[in-house]
Amino acid sequence: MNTEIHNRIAVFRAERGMTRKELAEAVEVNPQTIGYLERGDYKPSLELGMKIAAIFDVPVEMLFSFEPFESVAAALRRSGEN
Amino acid sequence: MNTEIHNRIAVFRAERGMTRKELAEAVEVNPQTIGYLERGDYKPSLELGMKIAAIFDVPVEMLFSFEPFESVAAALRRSGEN
DNA sequence: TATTTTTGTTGTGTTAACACAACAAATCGT
DNA sequence: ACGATTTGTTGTGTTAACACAACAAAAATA
Repeated sequence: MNTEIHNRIAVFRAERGMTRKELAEAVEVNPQTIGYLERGDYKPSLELGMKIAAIFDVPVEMLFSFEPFESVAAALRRSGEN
Repeated sequence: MNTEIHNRIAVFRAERGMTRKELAEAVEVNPQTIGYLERGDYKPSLELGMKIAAIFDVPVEMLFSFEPFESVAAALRRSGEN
């Protein structure tokens, strides 16, 4: 298995004003682990992926993708917000 | 990480008339691996979970869940199909 | 500015998630 | 019934995904 997985953990975390420590506690992993995931140092288990998605109350596919996510700016532009 | 993950891989596979070998080839894993997942012998990586969901064209949450899935019979009853 | 908090880096250790193989058992097709 | 195919079980091996720790650097706060 060598497909890269892109994630928006940092974006959702920033939006909710959470530190990595808080998110780590919420999903019961080591805070370092959140850092590794955000930096793409390693890829999560399904279990962890689903837990993080549940914390943010979004579908897994909104948080993780095989394709790079478009920038938040582009998404906002497209949504008509600005 | 010790939360059980339930899956409906076998259900979706049966619905599509796929063997484990075919599904394994589609997601590029060993056929045995599909068997392990279906029997709950081990839990998939997010990468593999997402790939399988993509093959079946369903959201990850429809294929995997922390809670036991209701029986297909119950779901069909509830959907009004029978 | 000084202190506290958060994030990044490096290192060590464990083990579950995979691969592969061999064989048995169950199921399917003729 | 028999052969082919699919699934289940067992065993061995590899390594990435985690934990934890220590420390440094960066950022935030007082």
